[in-house]
Amino acid sequence: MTRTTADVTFLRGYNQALVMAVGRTLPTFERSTVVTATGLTPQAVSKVIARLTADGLIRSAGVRRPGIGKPAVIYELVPDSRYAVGAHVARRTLRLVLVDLAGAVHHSAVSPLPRDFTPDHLLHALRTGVDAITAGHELRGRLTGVGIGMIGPLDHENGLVRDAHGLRHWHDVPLRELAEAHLGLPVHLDKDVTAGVTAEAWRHGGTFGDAALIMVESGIGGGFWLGGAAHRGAHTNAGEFGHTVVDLDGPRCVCGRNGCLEIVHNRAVEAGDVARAARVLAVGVVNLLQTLDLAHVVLAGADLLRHRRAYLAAVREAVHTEVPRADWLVTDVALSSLGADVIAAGAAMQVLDRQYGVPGLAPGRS
Amino acid sequence: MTRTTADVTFLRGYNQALVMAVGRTLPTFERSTVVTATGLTPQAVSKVIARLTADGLIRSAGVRRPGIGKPAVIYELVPDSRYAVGAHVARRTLRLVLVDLAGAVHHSAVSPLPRDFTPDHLLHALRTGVDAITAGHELRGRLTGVGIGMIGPLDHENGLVRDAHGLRHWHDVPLRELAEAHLGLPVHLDKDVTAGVTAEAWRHGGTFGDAALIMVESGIGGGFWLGGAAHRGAHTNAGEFGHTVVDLDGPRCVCGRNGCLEIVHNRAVEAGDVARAARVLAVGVVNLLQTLDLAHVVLAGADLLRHRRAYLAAVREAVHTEVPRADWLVTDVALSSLGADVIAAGAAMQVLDRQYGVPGLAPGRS
DNA sequence: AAGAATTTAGCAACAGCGTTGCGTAATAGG
DNA sequence: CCTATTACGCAACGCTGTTGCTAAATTCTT
Repeated sequence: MTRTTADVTFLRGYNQALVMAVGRTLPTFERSTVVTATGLTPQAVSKVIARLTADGLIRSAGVRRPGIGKPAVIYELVPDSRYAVGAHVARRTLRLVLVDLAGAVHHSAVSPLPRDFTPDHLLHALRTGVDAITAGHELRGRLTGVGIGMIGPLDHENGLVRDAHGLRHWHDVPLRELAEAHLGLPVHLDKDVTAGVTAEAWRHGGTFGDAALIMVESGIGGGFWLGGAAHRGAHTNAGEFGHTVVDLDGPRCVCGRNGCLEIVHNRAVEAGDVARAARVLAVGVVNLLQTLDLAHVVLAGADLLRHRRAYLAAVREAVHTEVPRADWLVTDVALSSLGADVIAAGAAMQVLDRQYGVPGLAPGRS
Repeated sequence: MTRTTADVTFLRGYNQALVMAVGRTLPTFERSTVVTATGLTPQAVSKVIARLTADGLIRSAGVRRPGIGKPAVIYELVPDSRYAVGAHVARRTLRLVLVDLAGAVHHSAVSPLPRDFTPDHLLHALRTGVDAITAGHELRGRLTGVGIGMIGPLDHENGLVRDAHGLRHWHDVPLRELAEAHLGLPVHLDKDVTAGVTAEAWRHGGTFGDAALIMVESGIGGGFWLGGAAHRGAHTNAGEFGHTVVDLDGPRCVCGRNGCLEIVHNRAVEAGDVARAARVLAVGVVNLLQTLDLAHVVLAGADLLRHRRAYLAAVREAVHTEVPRADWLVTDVALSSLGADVIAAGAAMQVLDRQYGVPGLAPGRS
């Protein structure tokens, strides 16, 4: 029982976040838009808008001219009122991006990491990278924090890297604490794929339904956005989608099982058969749809983007033909709108989401 | 943007539900228990307890004797203060149960349904069944409503049966409205497997983590409890877990794909090889764990319970050996505590959950 | 051109939530 | 019998969104 308790300050933050979500969803909005979208009374919306304006998060952008009656004031989000830095820590590279409140990427930089880098290596690279990426901008007080998206397994709740795959020196490293001390900023640690799906959700605002981000990049993973929040599972280990068996008699995978999606897919890639690789991935995606009934599937990852057309076509084809046809059962399949930056950008947006997103009432774990 | 708006009445209901969750989790509790469990102040807990006592939902059960200082009052849930009826609509049978606020099943009855029964058939059977099951008890005002767990596809939000598998006469039937009019009680409609997993969650109280209920009964389905709520997906179609491919070159399934978990499993059953059937199911379960990282797996369904020992052993074995071993990565595997009543009982508990459970702030669908 | 109708928007009073401060009741130990 | 300790609620408070109402700005009608 570690449910978040709800008091009036939660109320305020929640309703405020609802209005922010509208601002993120629509390029511009007026008071009545928010009223119908949220169900709040006009008076409540006025109060919220006043607070948000005072904080500089939104601003008025003229009035609506046509129509009878007193013209409505039009508002818009102020994208550059807040920023966050996102980091994508891969096996050999560190990618850093600067993201604004609207989810736009302002700056992107990749730097190499030494083979088998240590926590100290990473902390140093983070420090210099963050300094460099924020140098051009005058961000005094507008930098919300730093998000880190990383390969697992890790413990999101405690900010702990348990045992990053393929990296020695990374057993039970309290990376969040270390980075917070080293950078002097709030830090958010999560699995790469979970960060990635948060990017898509944040940029789509409050109307984003259940979704998965499928990432093919030296392995296959999946990040999930379910019920309006990232799904991490009981031990921050959700998303090992590449290690689901799709071929009972298939080749042995590094994980010890036979016929994992990842090994079957990779064999096809190694054989130069991209079309088959894409079809195999598509089978896995349809498996996900059957299990979770998703509204959105987003494709990402360097190895996938290299053959984006083939993958997109294969997945769309499978989603349309292998799931029972029905006009009410539609799933949107798309490539990530952020390309190679998804993970890093998503990590940044997790920081923004924690501060300005619609808060959940976190249930207890057991 | 159809997010639930949060006002002070939401606050009250939410915190009240938190206390109820404690009462459901523990056989008995005192004020300090609730304080530490919820994070509310002692004064707030006093107020909530006063309200709940006034409503008859909890009652004091003596005082704690030993210890220095004024003895603490001990409270307990009043199980028979509220009831709900649950219905499990299968292809040939209707199962009805009476469930109390604590999630205990008081009465269970199965009646046959005519082949290819119509909505009218079902409504009639529901009416007589509900009358019969509530006859013995004096439930004046304590009957919260009726929950219906049914095969899909259906539309939970609008209470619509879209196209129940294998049943003619069931295209776009507004069953919830019809049943509410016919029974004069609030009705809750959901997929059978989702109802089933709600049963497990409700009976475990607030401490129940991410879970799946695996049901093998003329088909294989999965119900999911994620992040403190039932996961239904974008179109109430989550849980078609039996139609995930586990054998790319496997036999053709009724759904049109090759090597679905269901067809591979059923072939093994038809061949009399229960051990293999169980192992196949176990592969599917481990796939789920890899994808969703669940804390609990609950096994249910008539066809599974017939060989419960074999299935339980196979799934436990696979969960312990096929998922990378780690002391922090533990998943509890168990048989449903309610046997053949899970679905019906879960449907009833969904009604209780809607009224007395911890409310979520439903995100919009798109 | 002037009044009516319509729409927007905020001030003021209000009910209800959890919180804080403090007094009171009930027990065990010295 | 007094003191320390623990349990617990009354009263006042700050804050939330809501309700009732008034003022402002525009178009439509006459």
